Amino acid sequence: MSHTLGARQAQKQKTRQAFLDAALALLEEQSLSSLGLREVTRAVGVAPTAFYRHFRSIPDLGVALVDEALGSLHPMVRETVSTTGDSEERISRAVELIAHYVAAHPSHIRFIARERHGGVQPVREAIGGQLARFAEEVKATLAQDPEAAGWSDDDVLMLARLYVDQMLISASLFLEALERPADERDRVARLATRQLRLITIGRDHWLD
Amino acid sequence: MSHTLGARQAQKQKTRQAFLDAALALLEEQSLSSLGLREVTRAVGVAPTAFYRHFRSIPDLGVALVDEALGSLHPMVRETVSTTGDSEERISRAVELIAHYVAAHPSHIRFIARERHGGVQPVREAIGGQLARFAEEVKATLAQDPEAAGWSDDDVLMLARLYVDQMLISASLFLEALERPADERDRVARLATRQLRLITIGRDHWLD
DNA sequence: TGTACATCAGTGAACGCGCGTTCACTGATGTAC
DNA sequence: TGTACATCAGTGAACGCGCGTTCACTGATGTAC
Repeated sequence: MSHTLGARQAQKQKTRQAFLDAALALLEEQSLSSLGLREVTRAVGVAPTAFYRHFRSIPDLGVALVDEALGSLHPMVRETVSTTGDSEERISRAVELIAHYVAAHPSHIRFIARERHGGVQPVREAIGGQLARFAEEVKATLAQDPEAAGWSDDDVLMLARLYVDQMLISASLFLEALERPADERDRVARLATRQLRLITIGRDHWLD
Repeated sequence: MSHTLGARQAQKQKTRQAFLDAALALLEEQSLSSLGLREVTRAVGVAPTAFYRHFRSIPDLGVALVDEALGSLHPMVRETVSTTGDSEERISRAVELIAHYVAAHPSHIRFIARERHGGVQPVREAIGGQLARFAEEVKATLAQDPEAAGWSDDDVLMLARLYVDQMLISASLFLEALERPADERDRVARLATRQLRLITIGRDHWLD
């Protein structure tokens, strides 16, 4: 009656995770569309045919990576955006969230940035779907703010997309800054903060 | 003494262009890092070895494509941004420029969006360099506006980057809209216009 | 204008190599009784 | 608890194929005199 998996299931999950980890590492320096099945199995240390016990194809593995990279981010984003406090405080929390997430999971973010417009359709679509979810979540939160009184639904979504796109651009800049002196990260943080601030000022005067 | 090329040079340039065209077509459905040398020569209709008469490698060809895709855009952007007229007019001209350029050169834009964060370093760097140039050009124009009086240099560049990034995001949305009913393009244009408008409102109240 | 030689874009054969996928298999784990 | 059978994650050999790169070549174009 317990929820612990049998030894067989546990081992299978472990191998599956090893595939995801190995693929992510290999994708630091190439795109998914050039990632080889044998390349991945070699990195994991199993026979090429073992791949098919876990994934139908490389694109299929890519879609699993999208879920791993962005799935756990939804609650964090919701929490950050809905923080009570003035705009300035929300902005600095959002920038900190991005900086920390990028530092903690650089290869996941690199993968998302790379494959968002990449050459593998199902993966592009999976990322697009996740980003649309983020936009909807941000929209739902923004709609509850007093500042959004009198706004059309469409305009709130427009603003939410602006924020989400801007977050992703900043994430990508943090990523580049990771391999540079630490003060580069501060500069990125300052840039991201001022850009979010400018957008927020635009929001405050949208209905003027 | 004339500037016309000899028959040999002319033929060489023609073949080189055929390589660029064929590669761009193949890159509609894959990333540069998976594009094969033989794949390209097959599409052009020459022997595989002919490739080396024009490019050192596939990344080298990719860098040439970056120049082709973005080189001719600099004068157009400069002209559009420096148009006299009120902000609203400049915004609609900018959105029109993007819509037309994407419609006229869809595969160039797709290539840039795909490889901006792609798996081929020299190409990423070439694109990054071009985008930095766009940001500098926009910055130079913005700095001359009366609205920029009292702004720090750094803040003007911050705003310029916001505009450039936003243009690229809109270009990518126009691209997706190309394969859909025509009213989808109008929706993208309306979204892009409102986002640029909101940013511009933010600019107008930045020093409040 | 004509001739002799140089250049060089494109050829075609050859190479060794890693690829994705198939198949029948093995042996540890799971299950029914 | 013990036994007999089922499941299935991972194996290893084999396949046909396209890859990038090398090399010596051909023949049209260019140049010097």
